[in-house]
Amino acid sequence: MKWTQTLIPTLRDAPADAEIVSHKLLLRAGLIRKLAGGVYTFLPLGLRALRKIEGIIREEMNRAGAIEVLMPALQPPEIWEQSGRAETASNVLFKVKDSSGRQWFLSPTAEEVITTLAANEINSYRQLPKNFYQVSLKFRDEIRPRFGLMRAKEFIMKDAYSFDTTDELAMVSYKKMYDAYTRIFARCGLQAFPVEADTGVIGGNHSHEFMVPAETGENEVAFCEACGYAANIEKATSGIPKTAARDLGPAIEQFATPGVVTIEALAKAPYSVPANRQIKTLVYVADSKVVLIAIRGDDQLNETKLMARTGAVAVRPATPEECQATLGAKPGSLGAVAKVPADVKVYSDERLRGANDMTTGANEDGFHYRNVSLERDIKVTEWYDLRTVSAGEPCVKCGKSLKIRRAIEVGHVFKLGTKYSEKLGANFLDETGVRRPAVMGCYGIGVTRTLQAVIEQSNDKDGIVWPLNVAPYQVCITPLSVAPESQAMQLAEKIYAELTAQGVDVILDDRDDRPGVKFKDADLVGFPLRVGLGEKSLAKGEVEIKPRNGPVQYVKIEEAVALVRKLISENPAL
RNA sequence: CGGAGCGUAGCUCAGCCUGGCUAGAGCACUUGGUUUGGGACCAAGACGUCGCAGGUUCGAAUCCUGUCGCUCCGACCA
Repeated sequence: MKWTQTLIPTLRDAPADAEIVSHKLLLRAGLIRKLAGGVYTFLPLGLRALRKIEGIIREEMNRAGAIEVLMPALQPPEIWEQSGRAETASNVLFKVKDSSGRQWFLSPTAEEVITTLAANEINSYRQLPKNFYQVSLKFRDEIRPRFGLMRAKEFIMKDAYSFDTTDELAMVSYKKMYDAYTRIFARCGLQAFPVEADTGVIGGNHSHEFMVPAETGENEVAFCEACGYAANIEKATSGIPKTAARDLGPAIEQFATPGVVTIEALAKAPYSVPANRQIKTLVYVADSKVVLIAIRGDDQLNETKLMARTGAVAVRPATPEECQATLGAKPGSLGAVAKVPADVKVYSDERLRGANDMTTGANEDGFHYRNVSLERDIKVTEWYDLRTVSAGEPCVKCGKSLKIRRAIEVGHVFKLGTKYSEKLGANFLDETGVRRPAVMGCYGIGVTRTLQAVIEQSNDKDGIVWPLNVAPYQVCITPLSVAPESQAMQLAEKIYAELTAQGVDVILDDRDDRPGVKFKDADLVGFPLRVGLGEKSLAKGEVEIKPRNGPVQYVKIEEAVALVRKLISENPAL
């Protein structure tokens, strides 16, 4: 490709609405343009990089035995009603109506469609296993799109769905995808690592997310460098000890705490009850039922765990009015000891199991109880792990100190079980003639997000530093004179033709611009190799070859093409 | 949806508080010339319904009201 024939609108300044470095570089390097919030056009360069990533994904999915299909973006609500997700995924579903008033959903994912397909087309164990995948535009009614392609209203996703006859075989399919993902991200030049994950609205019981470490990521990951344990903070547990039990003291005692409504205030004189001897009582509304949550005063509730443990689809803190109505007191004086209505469940964090000599609210404004024993004084409905882990806590597996860092989620693998196959009738007859639901798994990669994650992870002060495998062009040839009769241009054309003929992705910067402009743009766009052709080196019979992230090498003119090919082949591509 | 901020040339922004003459700068763009190894220089030029609508006023980019859009924080997140 000749630079002047395509469109690479580089910008000296980043548009003011770009916040993080990858978003700025996407815009500055001329890869994308915004049409509306969370809606972008891919320009030629951005599309080429995107196609490279898609190509790697297709190769690895095919290698893993998956088969490609293409499912509709426009989906009828009925199948979502059938799966039950019309309700549970309602807040992310993009809903549209056609001119006859019929409602449609724009696909955020395709479990319903593929399971419907499987229900119709797969009848026998002889047809299994199957793993269908597609690469397609997905839609989400994002409340707040942000960071360019990271969180957009429409985006490209690779989604795959496996069908197996048994749980064990479903785990084999899962492992294949897990391994494929590891290869895909490695080939994209990404430092992505798998972490244990919550399954969320999609359901299922076994799940990993593939995370790219980045300060700008929207996820937090707890991990142990010693043993390799890693989990999304929504799922992570630690080996932190339970609250120390003391000699069972006297009966509970109410005492006045006028104006004290925070853990911190109660920890100060004259009360001086340390946070770790307090019970924090939270009132939540889980699927429109009020529940109480007891966790230690120095812990934080993990709402994802609350949903996962209780099976609730939506949870929110109760309003002060709801607290008053349920317990007769306002937040700050709440507790689970007394005056708890019989139909209100009390979930207590495991860390409090066996604790006594605790202090908690008395459900009477301005009063607390002391000498509280969880076992003796609180009617706990269920004990769950509900707290959020913090950095420095002992690893649940090896006891070493956990660390926490932010990360971008680029992929997610789930074992789904039979949730969808049962609801949508994806059954098959097994060897013995018994009708059984297929055991499913689903596997997503945010393709456009992956593209941005590559840039977020691979850049410097001058611009993008593309990994060779996903660069829009592998090589940029930069003649410093573009006059047709000049040696630089003639040689540039020759090298360009030879590399192109040998299947190298190459762009020739034939713009009649000053060298500085061309160098700056080449660095900004981030081509892995730049071949420089200028008078100085040509006079010595040399051309210069400059890796984006390394020092210039000078090479004899006739050896230039060979060196470029050698540098490209040395890339550890799989 | 709650909180905050911003909408002036393709991009970055000034002007607004304290209303006034023809609405500005840098970059980018066009033409000519000089340049030519890391975002050149000189000259000339083109580019604006000052987000939109209403109001106040002799007069509105500037003040008021409404509205739309965008960004950030929060809530939310297959």
